[in-house]
Amino acid sequence: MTRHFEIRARGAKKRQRTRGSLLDSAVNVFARQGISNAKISDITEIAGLANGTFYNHFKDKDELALQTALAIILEIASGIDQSMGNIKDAQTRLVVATTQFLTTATKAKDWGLVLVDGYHQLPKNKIETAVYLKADIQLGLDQGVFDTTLDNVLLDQIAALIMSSLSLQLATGIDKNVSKRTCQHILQILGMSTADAIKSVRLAQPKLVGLQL
Amino acid sequence: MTRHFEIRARGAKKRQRTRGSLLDSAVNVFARQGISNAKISDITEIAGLANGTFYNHFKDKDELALQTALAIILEIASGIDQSMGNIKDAQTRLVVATTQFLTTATKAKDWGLVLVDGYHQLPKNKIETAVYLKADIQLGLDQGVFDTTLDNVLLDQIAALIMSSLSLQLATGIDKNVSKRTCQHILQILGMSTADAIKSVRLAQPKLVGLQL
Amino acid sequence: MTRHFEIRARGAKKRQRTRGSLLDSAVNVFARQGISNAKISDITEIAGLANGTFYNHFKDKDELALQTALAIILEIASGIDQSMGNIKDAQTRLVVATTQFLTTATKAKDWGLVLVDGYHQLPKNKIETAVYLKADIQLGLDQGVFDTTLDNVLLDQIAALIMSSLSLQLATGIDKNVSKRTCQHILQILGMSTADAIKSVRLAQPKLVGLQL
Amino acid sequence: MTRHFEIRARGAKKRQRTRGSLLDSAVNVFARQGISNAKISDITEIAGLANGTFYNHFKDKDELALQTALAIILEIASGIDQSMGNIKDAQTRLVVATTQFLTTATKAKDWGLVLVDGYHQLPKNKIETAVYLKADIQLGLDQGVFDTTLDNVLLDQIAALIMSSLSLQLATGIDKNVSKRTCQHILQILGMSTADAIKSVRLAQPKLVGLQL
DNA sequence: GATGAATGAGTATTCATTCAT
DNA sequence: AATGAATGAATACTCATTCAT
Repeated sequence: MTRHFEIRARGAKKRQRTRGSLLDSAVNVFARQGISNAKISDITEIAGLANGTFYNHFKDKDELALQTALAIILEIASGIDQSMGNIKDAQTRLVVATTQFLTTATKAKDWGLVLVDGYHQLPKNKIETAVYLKADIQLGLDQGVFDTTLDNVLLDQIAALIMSSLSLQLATGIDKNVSKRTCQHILQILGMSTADAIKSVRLAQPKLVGLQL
Repeated sequence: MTRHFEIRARGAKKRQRTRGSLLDSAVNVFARQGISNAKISDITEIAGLANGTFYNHFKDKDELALQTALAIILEIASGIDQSMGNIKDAQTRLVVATTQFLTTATKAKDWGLVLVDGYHQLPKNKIETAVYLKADIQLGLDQGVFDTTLDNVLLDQIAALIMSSLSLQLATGIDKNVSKRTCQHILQILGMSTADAIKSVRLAQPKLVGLQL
Repeated sequence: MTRHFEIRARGAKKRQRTRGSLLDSAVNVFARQGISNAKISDITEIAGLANGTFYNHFKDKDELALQTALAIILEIASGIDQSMGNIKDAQTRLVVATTQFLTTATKAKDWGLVLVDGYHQLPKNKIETAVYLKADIQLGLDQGVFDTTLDNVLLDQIAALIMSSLSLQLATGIDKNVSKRTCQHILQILGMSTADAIKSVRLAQPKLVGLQL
Repeated sequence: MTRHFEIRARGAKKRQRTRGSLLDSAVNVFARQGISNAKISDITEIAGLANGTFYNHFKDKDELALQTALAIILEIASGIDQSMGNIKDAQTRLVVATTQFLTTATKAKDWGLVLVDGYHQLPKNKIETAVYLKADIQLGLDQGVFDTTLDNVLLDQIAALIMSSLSLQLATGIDKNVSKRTCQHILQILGMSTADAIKSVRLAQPKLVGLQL
């Protein structure tokens, strides 16, 4: 089991370390059994904690699921941020961000499974992923490479494409071409021609070399 | 409460009528409480049947949810079939079918809610909706209006757009423009330019007049 | 599955044949699942009859269990009767009867399992097996070969030895020596010396040749 | 209701005390209603505990029945052990042990009822009663007072005699003569003559004075 | 007599949550 | 803060039994 969040809390107070331990266990159990089938006692047992300890940190399973998903998204988003510091054109930013999101969430399979499972229960406005999406789409509109209306309909549709791609790759295994197709579709929805979308995806690949972990 | 499936079974044997009655109740309860919160006893009570009768017809709630979703899809698909008898060009067929699906599933709100809720548990190959999708996309490729690769990735992505649109409209109310945007996005993913996609959506509207129920 | 009781009823009225069929199914199901785990529907299903048909013949499962055990005992007892027509000395009669009971109930394994399972619920006085026991013990007392008090304590103890032997052989397989030991113990309890008991068991063997089915 | 096992756990941790309380309740309910008719909720109610508490201690009713029977046997066996410290000859040991078993299990009527009811489900090798049986029979063989083969057949047959006697006395009331007959039968099966068996039983009576509780 | 759909009382079992230690 | 025994509401599911056909 990955001890990601527990390790993150090394050096912090005990409360934070216990919390991190619960998050790690939650990721593990949610991924294996699904959020709705997960029992609090499964999670505390794997965390090596007593049953009641859970309630010192979370109100109930719903809050835990939310916090878990947010913690995962935060981690992935911070990775994306680092990759994009110097990328200027919107289409490349979108391809890089989307690819990195899909790659990370597929490789850290448990994270991906939790995200897919929790997606529909997550408050839409909390999906931090959308933050970069929205900004970069606006950037593309400003740069004149996109041709669309930036609203919730659009953001929803793009999110649906990404989550569908993630779900597929979690089921059938990582497939770089699936990620490329997904990026291409997003660019097409944003108004780029098929040829331009394909070209943009291809040109962005060198920026992703570092991902080939 | 709509007695759709019970009425369908008029004239059939008692067993079929009872089954129809359970499906109608299930739609109603699933839509109001969500599939996972629905209790068997709620469903039988609304159906005016004894608790145990449920188990003469379905193994458990999962099987009921599956059968309910399939029954809904079958109904919607048969309606779509009828609308498209004489439409020849692929892009129009896609727009009409998608619009009709969205319109029906949004107007019969309970049906839509059940589909959105149950979508992820449905065996993908059983999604009859995909049947017309696949055939019509191939038609468009043959007619030279689409430019893409017809595979599961593509079908998944289109289905994701449709379900996302349905989900949004169920939450915020029917919105003809949302449906139009959805159709446009599908055509764009299939390789049409933004301009052509918009034009195709506009040209297909007259075929949908009958839907304005 | 053995169709013993159904075949017995060949030529009789339909009611009797259906009843026989239910008895055969009951033997089969009781033997496999135990009486307390057997469901009425299991029995009717195996009999090829509808659920409700059961209640045209038996009040409930208890009555069925009783009737099934009695039918088995009747069959076995009638076989024993035939074997003993011309045997005069009490100790030989007891050995022959006991051996034949054990052999038949072990070979017809389902019968044995039902008897062992139902033994404790059976009304003691209905155990027809005891009929020959009692008479033959009295005979032995009259002949001066037994030395005991003929009462319910004695009959119970002998029945316990027989059922224990049956239970053991059903679990570990038929074992002629186990049956011989059982007969020997019965004769010892009845007051015979070890040597006489062993000799009596040995001398009775020729009478049992016909059993070596 | 006897609080035997709860009292035994005085001073132990709460978990053990609760467990003892459940065992006491189980004895009470099993004795009154029979194991198969006993409801978990009856047992917890009498124990003054919540329904769910049962499942913190036992997997299901079967496990409870087993543990209850084993606990009873352990108690009785420890009483027998104490009575026999200084008895040397095998036949007396057997008579004392058997009599004490029957007396205790008949006087503590609930214990006897549970043993008779649960006897057939008990794992044979766990029947601690057999431990003293086996050792003492071997002792008698060494002392030259018994004449038999010491194997599972023999142990089963003796156990059957004892349980049959217990069952009878539970139904008709304690009867010292029934216990004596039982002991006599056991000694006869072990190869003693009727006269010697009767004498051994008589001679052992003074050792049992302490039992007249 | 046989059928088999419907009934509904009866219970086991789960598991989130509390709280005394 | 952590513990873990106790709680008890919530419900799924079984299956003997009835009865209209």
